Order: sequence, then structure tokens, then C-alpha cells
Amino acid sequence: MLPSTSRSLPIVLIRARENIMAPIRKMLADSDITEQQWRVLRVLAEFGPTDASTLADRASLLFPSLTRIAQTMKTKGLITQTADQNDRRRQSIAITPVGQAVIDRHADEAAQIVARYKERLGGEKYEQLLDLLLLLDEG
Amino acid sequence: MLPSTSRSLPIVLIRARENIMAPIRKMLADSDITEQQWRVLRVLAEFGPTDASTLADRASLLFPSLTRIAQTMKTKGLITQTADQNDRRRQSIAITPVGQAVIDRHADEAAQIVARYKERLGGEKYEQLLDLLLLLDEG
DNA sequence: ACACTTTACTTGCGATGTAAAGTAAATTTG
DNA sequence: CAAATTTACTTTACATCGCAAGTAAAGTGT
Repeated sequence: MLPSTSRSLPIVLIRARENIMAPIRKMLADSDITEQQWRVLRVLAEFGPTDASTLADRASLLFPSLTRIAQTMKTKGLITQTADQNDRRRQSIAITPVGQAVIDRHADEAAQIVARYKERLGGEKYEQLLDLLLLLDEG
Repeated sequence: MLPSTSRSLPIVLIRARENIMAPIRKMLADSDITEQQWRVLRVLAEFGPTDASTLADRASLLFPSLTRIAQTMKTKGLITQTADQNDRRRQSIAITPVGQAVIDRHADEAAQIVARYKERLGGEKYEQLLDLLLLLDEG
């Protein structure tokens, strides 16, 4: 039998995500950045220049989405895209100083937003939650 | 400081959801139903006729999305929409036998898909995960 | 070399997400 | 009771999602 929608894992996952992202999206709107563009910047800032496939995977974006998002971000000057010398199919994507500035401008506030949830749950439960979610991402 | 993207709560939430929804979307494609339409049917089957606002809330859909989705579903004969007698702004939305048939046709398989994740985590951890996620949905 | 397959990425399409503006019915206010 | 406000829902606009099909470069086999 199907569980009540109030305890349906997919629905509860959506709600949780929506709650957390709402304030973050609001914050990013100040810089005209979408949450997906933010993820791309975060990954590039953390890992350095990355090829498109790996980037899509790390930013949890579908490939077609990344293609279009990257075009927009390139236009905005947030990233650069350069063809690999050895494999001309492959694109290396890197963050620009402008992109890094966006990260720097919002890093503190973003961290605070997440910290509020960490406090609400308590640090231990928060880590527990992360671990459980990561478990769902392994089969 | 920002956490590594691999332990970023929003990103991990997306990934978890994506993992769970992928097989469900695949299943629903057989009946030409999207995951959002499935949620609407689920809520209507559980709660009976519901006004649009409440329905959007329970199905975790934004209002504009629900408007469009309801139009599509009405055309498909999955739901009916009737104006409230006392308040003509308000729409009461109800599931049809055709819609109920979709639920019946996929209920078992949907339950099995979720059950796989329940087994993977263990029943206790699974409930724990639901509880933690629900905690995020209260501030 | 040549055809075949794989890989990396792009494009197209229909549906949804998100924000903002619009409409119409109900309620409140003066 | 007329004007202002609120509520319930619709429409619009732009970006993204998810799937499927397409393109081009690299690799593989013969």
C-alpha cells in the first residue's frame, strides 16, 4: 500500500529542499544568479577548472541543462569555456574573478542560512541526516 | 565557510530525490503521467475533493504550476473541477474513476520502489530519515 | 584507409519551477 | 452602499528539467 503523502519520501524530500532553498534563492536574486548557476560556481570554486561532464555530475545537473546554463554564465562573464587541446570534444570550464566575486559576496550569508537549519536540528542530527541522504545516493 | 558541495544539504537533497524519482518517473511514463500529476492524484485519492489552494499545498506544487497541471489533467479526464457554490472563486478538484484507475494500476509498483530504499537503509533509519526531513519543514 | 562504435556535448520539445502581474469574487472599511 | 483591501486563482515570461534525437571528434576493428 502507498504511504500517506505526508510521509512519502519523495514529497518530504521536495518540501525539505524547498524550505532550504527559498531563502538562498532570494539571496542570490540580488546578484541575478539562479540556484543552478550558484551550484556551478560552488563546484568550480571548490574543484578548479572542470570538464563539462564532471561538472554536471558534481553540480547535480543534467547535461543538456549544463550546456545552456554554461552559455548564459559565459555571457555574464562568470565562467570561461576552453576546448581541450588533446580532445577537442572536451570543454574545460573555469570560474572567472567575476564568478569568484559572486561566491565571496554571498558565502557568509549562505553559510548562515544553512547554519540555522543545523542549529534547529542540532549538529548531531544534522550530520546524521546528511549521512542518511548520502546513503540514498549509492545504489 | 561554505561546506564542501559533497556535504551540502541542498545538493544532497536533490541527489536523493533524483535517485528515488527516476524509477518512479519511468514507471509513470507508461501511463503518460508526470510525477506532478501523480502527486495530485495521490493527494486527491487520500483526501477526497480538495480546493486548489489546499491541493497545491499538499502536493507541494506552486499555484501557477497547479493551474496548468489541472488543465491538462482535466483534459485527460483524470480529475474534475467544479466551482464552489458559496464562493465562486474557489474550485473544488476531485479525482475521477479514470484517475483512480491510474493510482490502482501503479500503487503496488510504486510501493515496491520505495520499499527498496526502506530495505537499503533499514526500517529504523528510514523512519528516522523521514522524521528528520519533517523537522526541516516546520520553521 | 574505411566503416562502426563510443564519447562529449548540443539542440529541440513539452512540462514544470519561480517570480511578478493580472483578474474576478468576496470581505472590510468609511 | 461605494471604495479599498484581501483572497483565490490565472496568465505571462523566462529559466530549468527530463527525455530523445542530433552532431562532431576520438577510438576500434579489419
